[in-house]
Amino acid sequence: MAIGYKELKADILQRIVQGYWPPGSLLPGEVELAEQHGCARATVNRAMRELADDGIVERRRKAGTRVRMAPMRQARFDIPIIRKEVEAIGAAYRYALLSREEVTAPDWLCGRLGVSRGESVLHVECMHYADHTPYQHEDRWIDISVLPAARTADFSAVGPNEWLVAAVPFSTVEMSFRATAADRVLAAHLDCAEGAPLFQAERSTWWEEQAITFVRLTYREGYRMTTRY
Amino acid sequence: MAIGYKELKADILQRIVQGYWPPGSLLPGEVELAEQHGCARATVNRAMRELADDGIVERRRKAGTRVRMAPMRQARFDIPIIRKEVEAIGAAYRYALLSREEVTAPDWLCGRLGVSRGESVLHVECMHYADHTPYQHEDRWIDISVLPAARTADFSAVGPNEWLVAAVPFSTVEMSFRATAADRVLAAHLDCAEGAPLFQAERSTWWEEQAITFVRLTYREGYRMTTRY
DNA sequence: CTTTCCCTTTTGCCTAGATATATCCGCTTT
DNA sequence: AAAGCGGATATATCTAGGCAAAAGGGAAAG
Repeated sequence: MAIGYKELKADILQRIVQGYWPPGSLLPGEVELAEQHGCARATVNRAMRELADDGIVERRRKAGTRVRMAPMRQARFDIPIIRKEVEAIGAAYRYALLSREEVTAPDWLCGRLGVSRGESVLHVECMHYADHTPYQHEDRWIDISVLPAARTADFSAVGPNEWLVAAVPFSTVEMSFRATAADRVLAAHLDCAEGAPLFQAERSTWWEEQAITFVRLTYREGYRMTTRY
Repeated sequence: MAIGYKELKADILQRIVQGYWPPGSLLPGEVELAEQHGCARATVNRAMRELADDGIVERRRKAGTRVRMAPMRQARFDIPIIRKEVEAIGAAYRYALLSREEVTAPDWLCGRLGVSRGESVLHVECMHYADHTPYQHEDRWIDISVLPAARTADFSAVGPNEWLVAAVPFSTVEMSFRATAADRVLAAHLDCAEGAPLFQAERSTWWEEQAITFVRLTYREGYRMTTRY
């Protein structure tokens, strides 16, 4: 009679899916479910907690557990390491540094990163290729005052992305995606027509309230970001 | 001396972040950590499991727990209910049905949904507005043979999205994002120039191996999808 | 009728101990 | 040298019981 939390979770999910417990309805309490299934309450708790994490149900002390009305399903994307992504499609990864210069932060960047005007930042531009065809253009800005080590880093062999991952293991991130038109520079780098629609990701990274870096990643024409759940 | 799993998780994360346990290094075993912190092994397990779920560490039986080399960061998006998203920015939500017709599935759709050629599908086009400015164009295809109820559904008041959420509780979903250029039709609906770069989301939904619906959502020019973690 | 306060329910979290499972690693065999 | 076999070990999960904390629902007070 006793079952594991995975089976229990699947059981409950099945019943929700099949309409036995319709959206908005109240599920039995943990004690009752534990008795019904002949297992410990902790096991039920684990199953229910995961269902809550998955956004299937909603739990509140005293109020109990109920099926979510609007399954505001969350999509989980793995932000891939570019090298891995390229190698996954069976292509050879190649990296090239385009430019690297220390400049005063442009105005638009100050707003994004929260650095003060006139601050000096490191601007790095590079390209990522899959089998010599352009795959992604990387336009990165690093706050040197927060991360002085970047000044001495050499980005000619290792991309700033991988360098930063090693130097700054964890942080707060804001990421956004949009469509943009290729300007003359991007068109040249990504080998597409000027004005072509391109998929673009922007990411700001903070470390304890301190902005570290802002990066704009522009993908080759026709790129798709896909997820399944 | 005893602490909760949240504090413990934060403690460990802090030490990883500060370089005490660099990427790739092996963490102490659960028993040892439990002794050090004066708590039960289950508490350590919970903390470590969540760190693993967050992609910070990697755990393997017998091999132990080690800090991930390349933190394959996951971004979690809430796929928003369009109505909520519009209302969240303080605008009035408005919906309009553009067309609704039963047609034989075009070839490109057969591949996407896995329906056989010549099958009849329901094609619905509609628009979502925020304060009378175009917000999103919805181009939806529904397999009638799987979901015959759709044939009698009236989409003039309630959008197919909300109708489907109520009719089909849960399912498998594949979702992808890309940039596209506005064609004549989209340009007219979204009030932008032909050729303008537009952010587009495509979603296929299955129910127990049966394809139900495919939808292409095209956002207004300049739309950004943002997440923070 | 409304507001405040308390009781009870339900989930959240913890302990201590035990079994199950995967798998690394060294030893033996071929 | 390659392949196979076990033992040892670290994580995965379960049990049974208990205390903590949030919050619904009413009773009591105004």
